Amino acid sequence: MRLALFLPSPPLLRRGRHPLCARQATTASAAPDPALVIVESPAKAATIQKILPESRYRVRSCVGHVRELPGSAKRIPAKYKREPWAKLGVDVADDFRPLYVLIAGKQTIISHLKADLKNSAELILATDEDREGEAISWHLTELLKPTVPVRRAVFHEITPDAIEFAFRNCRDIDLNLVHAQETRRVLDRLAGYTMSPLLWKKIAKGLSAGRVQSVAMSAIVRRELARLAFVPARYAGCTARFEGPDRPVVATLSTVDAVRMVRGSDFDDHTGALTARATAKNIPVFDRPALESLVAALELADARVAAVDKKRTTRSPPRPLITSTLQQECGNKLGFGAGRTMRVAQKLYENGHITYMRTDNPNLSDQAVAACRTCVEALYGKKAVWDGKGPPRVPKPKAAQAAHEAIRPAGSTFTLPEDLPPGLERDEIAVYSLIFKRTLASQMVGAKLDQTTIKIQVQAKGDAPCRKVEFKATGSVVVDPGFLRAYQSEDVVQTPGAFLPSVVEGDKLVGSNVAVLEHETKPPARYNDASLVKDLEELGVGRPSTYASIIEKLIARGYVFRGRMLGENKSVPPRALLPSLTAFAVEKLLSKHFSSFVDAEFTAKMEEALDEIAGGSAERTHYLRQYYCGEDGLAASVERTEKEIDASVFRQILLPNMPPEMLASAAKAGKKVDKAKTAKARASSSSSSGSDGESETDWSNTKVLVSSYGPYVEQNGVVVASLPKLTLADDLTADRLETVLQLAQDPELGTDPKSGMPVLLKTSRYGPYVQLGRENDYAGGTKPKRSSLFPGMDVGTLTIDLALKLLSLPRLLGTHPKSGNEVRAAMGPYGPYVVHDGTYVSLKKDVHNVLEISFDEAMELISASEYRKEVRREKQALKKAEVQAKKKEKGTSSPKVKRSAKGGASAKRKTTAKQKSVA
DNA sequence: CAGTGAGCGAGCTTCCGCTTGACTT
Repeated sequence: MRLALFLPSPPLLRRGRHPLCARQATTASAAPDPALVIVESPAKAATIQKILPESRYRVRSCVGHVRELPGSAKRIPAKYKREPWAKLGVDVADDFRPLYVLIAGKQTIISHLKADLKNSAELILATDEDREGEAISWHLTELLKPTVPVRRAVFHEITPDAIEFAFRNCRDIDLNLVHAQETRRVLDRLAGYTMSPLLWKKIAKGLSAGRVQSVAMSAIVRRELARLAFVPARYAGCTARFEGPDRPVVATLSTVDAVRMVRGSDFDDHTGALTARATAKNIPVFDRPALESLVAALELADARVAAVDKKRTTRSPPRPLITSTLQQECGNKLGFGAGRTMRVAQKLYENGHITYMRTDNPNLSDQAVAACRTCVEALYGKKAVWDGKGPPRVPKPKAAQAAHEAIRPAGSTFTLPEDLPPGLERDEIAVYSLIFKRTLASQMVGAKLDQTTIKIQVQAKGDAPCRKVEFKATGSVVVDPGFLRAYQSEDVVQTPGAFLPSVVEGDKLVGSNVAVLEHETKPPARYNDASLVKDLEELGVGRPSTYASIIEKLIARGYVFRGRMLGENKSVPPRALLPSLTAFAVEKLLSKHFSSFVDAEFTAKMEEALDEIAGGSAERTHYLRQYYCGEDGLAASVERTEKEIDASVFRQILLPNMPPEMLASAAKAGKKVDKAKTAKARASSSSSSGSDGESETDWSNTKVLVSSYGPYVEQNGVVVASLPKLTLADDLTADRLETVLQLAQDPELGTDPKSGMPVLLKTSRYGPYVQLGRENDYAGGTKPKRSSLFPGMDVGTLTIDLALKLLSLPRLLGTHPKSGNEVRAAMGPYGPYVVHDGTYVSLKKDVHNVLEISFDEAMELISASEYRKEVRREKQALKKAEVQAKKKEKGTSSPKVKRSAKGGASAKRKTTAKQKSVA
């Protein structure tokens, strides 16, 4: 079996001055078995194979990890099923020995690699140079059981030189590094699989906790708590317009009698009062009328320029992108979620447009720096290139393992965004352009700006409450845009502040048009994908490959909602991340009894311990034992807590915006209730809630709790109403709860004139819905007709007319003139749609109304969609035929072996199978 | 991918990190 004999010369060999190829040329006649090189990513394998002649190096990929701890009961091998530790997948008693199983679906990959190894002269493991990569190499040797020499090679750049260097400097697998990875893996398993069952018992089934996800969940919950505790402060400010010699300027009132005006940061977030520091400085707080009377007493027509200050500032160029910053930039500039960013980047990577997109190393390779400087020079001139010594290298982040370089355009010359080959999607071009510009910017000179501040003094009239005030106007002029030319939009380069009037100290100005404005301090913003990833990265929690999936996991577990999921509710931005009530309950339990789960410090300390294990100065069993075993270990703590804590206490939701009597009675639970006080509190709350007083709820006997089936309201221990899963913290005010309770008591909206049956408004865990008639209005077995309210519809303002329209869904619009089949409009899980014969067309918000859409409009949408479908089908058929024709051509004209990993491997497998059968 | 609106109960759920796939709007 000497396949190599028939291989055509790879292009590099023909060009070949490179040593890798030279050696190949001299030994070609001997044609020894090639080496099997295994990397993690198929795309990377294909790129490397283009450099290495297949006759000497067969480059294959293992597609990530290959073995895992069994995730669920059905993944445990029968042999171990009855072991007490089988579900954990770690035998704690036997030095935390992990039970590894093949990852589901990786069987074919492994068998292909085994077949390739059979006629390979050696095995070169070239997985990433980090903990996980080292572990993958070790698992591969365990699975493949090679009998040929095994070498470990690492390269950080895919160039002939870098690969040759790596192959000349091979080493053995670093077992200490593998131990560090295994420790990380086992710890995460012990943490997650010990804590989650406690949550099932105490809060709700199916919940989860983990070293990473619980930190992320807690951050989102704590941000919401900070918002609920936030007390806004109000203060007034003012602007005036001054006529300069060449142009006017709008300036802001900055000082009153030399004391500066108050700012938002002078107020305490929790009390809304001035901070002690601001109070000490005697900073005045004006309300609107006070400030209005003050400015009325100013001699605005007689203003004077008190100072003109110019300051030169330099803005440094940004760092090249890494996974976290790419996700932030695409989030902030393009509005993408972390998942969408990564899907687009993956495509760009697979098609060879960018380097690897999962990295924590902000440094560029030498090849990249050279390419980048050439490109900057060509586009912006030599002066724009970074003028320091060498490239602006940046220290890698604390937790970084730096197996890859920064994310940048691929290759030794950068492709301009406008020179990308046709056929890329709009998202891909947008993300590529962003990466291209940011990479260029990172190698350019800083931007120089002149910031000018004009101070304008105005005297007060004799009877005024002050003597004199100062107004201030600031503007920036870009002196040298530097990197801004590559990485900022035009409007930033041309700052409007450039247009300050040309005045000097002492000039007289005439002011007018005073505007007094009211300001209100804003609570901290909710997280979105970008800001959460930013914080997680700074905390060193999670890895580039997991940032996007952490958010998805929190959503899948019901801990977090996206603002978008709430529908038309305008008060919440669509990209905001909001905690569910369950998240509040879990956060309370974890932070009270297992603070290491919500504390990012834990991961930081773990990383230190892992570094020691990797360095050989610490031992893995010892570390795991002190984490899990003993009196203070996790196992005993969880067991103890399970016995000690009362589930109903932790399932109850208590937030600062809820009725005060509810909070008070919870605080007193277990103690004697002071009846007089409770009564007083009740009286005060009903007057403050502004309700008519007829339907007073005894909040001291009312509780909001969460369960496996969603949140609900309980009174005197009896369930009186269920709340939608999408209930937010904001929904738990007295007024909102009152509406829910009233609805549960009296759900009748009106009567359906057609059937005479009552129309009921009810709530389930899926949210509010309307129902036609009661169960006993229908003959045995038939369920009442039901329809969900649309997301964001307000229960309080729902009318009988709208309810009837909702009940008309799914609505029959007519029959298709060609097929004779029905055309219907309805609301589905993904929004409103029209459908005919399995062709679904989503309706656009604000354009179509599913309750009103006509047959003609629906037909237009459906016909267009069916036409597009047809065109696509034809295109695909054409493509398929083309590919098949090419294959045929190749097969007959030359004995070329396909270079892709899949094709090569399957060809190989066939031959080995034949050999086996002969033997 | 195109609505759900409980209540038998046994068995299951769950972690983090590495990689892509096969489908569309």
